[in-house]
Amino acid sequence: MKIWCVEDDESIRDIEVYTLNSTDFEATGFSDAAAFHDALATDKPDLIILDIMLPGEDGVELLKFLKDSPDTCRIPVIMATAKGMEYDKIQSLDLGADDYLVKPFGMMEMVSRVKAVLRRCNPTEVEHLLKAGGLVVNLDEHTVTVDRERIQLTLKEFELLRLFLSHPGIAFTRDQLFNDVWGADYISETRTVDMHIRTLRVKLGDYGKMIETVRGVGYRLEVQA
Amino acid sequence: MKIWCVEDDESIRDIEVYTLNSTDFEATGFSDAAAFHDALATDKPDLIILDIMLPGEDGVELLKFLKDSPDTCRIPVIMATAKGMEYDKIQSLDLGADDYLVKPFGMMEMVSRVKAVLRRCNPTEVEHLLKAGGLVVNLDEHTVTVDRERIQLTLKEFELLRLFLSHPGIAFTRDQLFNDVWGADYISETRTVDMHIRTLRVKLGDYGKMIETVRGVGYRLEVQA
DNA sequence: AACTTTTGTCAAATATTTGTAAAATTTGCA
DNA sequence: TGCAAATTTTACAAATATTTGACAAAAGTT
Repeated sequence: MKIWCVEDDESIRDIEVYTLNSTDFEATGFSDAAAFHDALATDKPDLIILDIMLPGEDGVELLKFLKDSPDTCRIPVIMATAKGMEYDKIQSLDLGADDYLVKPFGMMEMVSRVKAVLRRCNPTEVEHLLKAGGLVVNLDEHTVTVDRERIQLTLKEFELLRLFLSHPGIAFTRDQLFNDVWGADYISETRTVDMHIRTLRVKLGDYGKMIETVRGVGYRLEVQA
Repeated sequence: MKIWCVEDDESIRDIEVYTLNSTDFEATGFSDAAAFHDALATDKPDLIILDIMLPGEDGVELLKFLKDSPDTCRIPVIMATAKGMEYDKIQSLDLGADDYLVKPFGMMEMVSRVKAVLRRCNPTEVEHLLKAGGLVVNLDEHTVTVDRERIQLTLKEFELLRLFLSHPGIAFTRDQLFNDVWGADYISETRTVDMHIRTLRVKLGDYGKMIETVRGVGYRLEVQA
């Protein structure tokens, strides 16, 4: 896990990087926004610890920049602030910072928060899995297993199942299903969606029953059996 | 959004509840773990603010309890701690608390953190629920529960109930009902609407009595205080 | 009380929606 | 290009929901 620390105070920066490196992270320090921007052009970290007070470009500016770009807006950011800055603290939280540290903070606390934020923001980073009972969809491998048994799904079937599993319990209209999976407007009066639901149900065996039909509406994945 | 505050200090608890309620949340305060457990038996909040130091059962215990049960482990928890408790603070973070507040904390900060955690934990949309007593209509799931028991409604019944629940106490003429649910003018002298009202009443069991007939006009959902 | 109007109830008739199978078409790939 | 798999379409069967009209029951009127 790559962590970048943007902090102008060299001694703080060094101890942050040192601590993180000795805790199985790959930490890199940056003394100002410019150096940080340079690095960002060629690489992306998994988390950023950002001092709110920086020479040149302000930390809040930088946060805004990160959250505005679709490339970087998903990278979690922990803001480091000086004491007695409640207003700025709130401002940065509302700008999309994921947590913050009030200086002076202990290294134990920093590591805890880094871990907590990573856990929170990348719950699937470990493995991109969607589960429901004995049903497991592995998004990385693009595979599906039913009770540890690998089954073969076609693309549409896979995408349908993914959609259902990432919104368990939610009822989708055929329209929505078509929009999400096919990416087009559902106009035709054909049984296309129903057809794929059917093949999916068959391939899922007993778990096929989890896909309930909501008469007059569409389909829903019923969780909890 | 329901928020439950578990805090033994009455003045702190009151101001928390007051602030949250005046910020469009539905906050409820609990002075100890026992009262909280009682409430949890019949309802579930969307977020919990939990004091780490409680009389009787400890806040950390309570957090552990919440995170151990599949029913409650997804409810985000913000821990409130006294100053100078770094060790416990870290412990609670690692137990799965989603954030924490160090006393004394400002109400502005509390609201900011509550919002931030809710944003983080409910990235999708808020659940769209319509409620009246033990009657719950979940628009996303397209489901209806009566005293936590799922019941099966047909489309027309569902739409009728939705219409009533979103305008509690309002009397609708058959004309209006037909317009809203069927999307057409009600001309015929048939018993169509009455028929659906009947089946709905039957399926709702005791709650069926909530649908009152307004003689000469139509129907109304009577809500109890 | 007798009458009128409105609402409740029921089962049959009708209409709609979904499941299924097979055929037609498209797509990806060797 | 030609084949095989995937996808879409068509047609029909099955399941389910909705409507209807006749009549009973209840509520209001005179």
